[in-house]
Amino acid sequence: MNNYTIMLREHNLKATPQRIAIIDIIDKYGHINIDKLYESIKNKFESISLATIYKNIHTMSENLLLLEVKLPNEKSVYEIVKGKHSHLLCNSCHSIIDIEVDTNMIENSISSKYSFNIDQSDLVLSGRCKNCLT
Amino acid sequence: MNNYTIMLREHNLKATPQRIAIIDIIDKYGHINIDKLYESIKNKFESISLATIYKNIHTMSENLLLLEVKLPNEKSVYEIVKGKHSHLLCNSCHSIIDIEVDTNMIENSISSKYSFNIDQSDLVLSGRCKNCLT
DNA sequence: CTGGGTGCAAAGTATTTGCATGAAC
DNA sequence: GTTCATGCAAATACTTTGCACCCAG
Repeated sequence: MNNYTIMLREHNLKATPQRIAIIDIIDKYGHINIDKLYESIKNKFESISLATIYKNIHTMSENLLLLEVKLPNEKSVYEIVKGKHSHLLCNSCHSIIDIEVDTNMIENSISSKYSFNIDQSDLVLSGRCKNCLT
Repeated sequence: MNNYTIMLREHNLKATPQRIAIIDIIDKYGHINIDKLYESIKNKFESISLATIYKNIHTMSENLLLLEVKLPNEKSVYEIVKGKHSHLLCNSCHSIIDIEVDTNMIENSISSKYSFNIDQSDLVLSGRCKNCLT
């Protein structure tokens, strides 16, 4: 019984081959959008339907196994839920890097200033990565 | 000659009544998504077409008069380009508040750590606002 | 006038749904 | 065996495009 099977079961989802393949690819890429996921998965899984991908992305997100990351000027990507982190996006090569950013001070200050109960913080920094800087 | 006319001209756009109405509404709401914009604008402008809205949102964004703001679990909203700021989103009443957050330290530290040239920083804090906290 | 904008209808994408079959547990 | 997932096709939603007509400058 592989890791992805365990992950799925822990999130109350049946471990179908399609689902395992989806998680496998997302895990290997780190972040991937629907189109590339579909393209990529068809190598392993010629018969898979796009509807199955959509349904599963949806179910797995509901069950907190996957997270949608919205990006400026790009299609959303999906990642496996892990600890809190932010994203660095290169507008040139479109690579995405997970970064650790301490946003506690910001959250605390805004939270008290506006009497707002913050439970999520989405930060995307974008620009040009090392490799793409001419 | 009203303010919106001036704004449009400054961004090299003809000041049509449709465009003025679009900016007027976005300005009054602060942030609005396409559907609500369309609904809202039809009060002033019964004949306007959704295609006109899409075309103009696109053109005005290209010309840096409007900015699309992507939000977790919500449709994107559009706002008039103004100084750098972040957003507070209430998951309950869906209101959005502009906030001033100093992200310079974060940007500098990430920028040097990854040799990354950051030119944009999108931060959305979400949770429950004052009014929605029971 | 002239260039560009508008509205309509149609085309193109993206995403969701219903349902019969099939697989997980 | 029961429950739920899959794949297909159809439906829906969202966005873009082409074109004839019209208006801003």
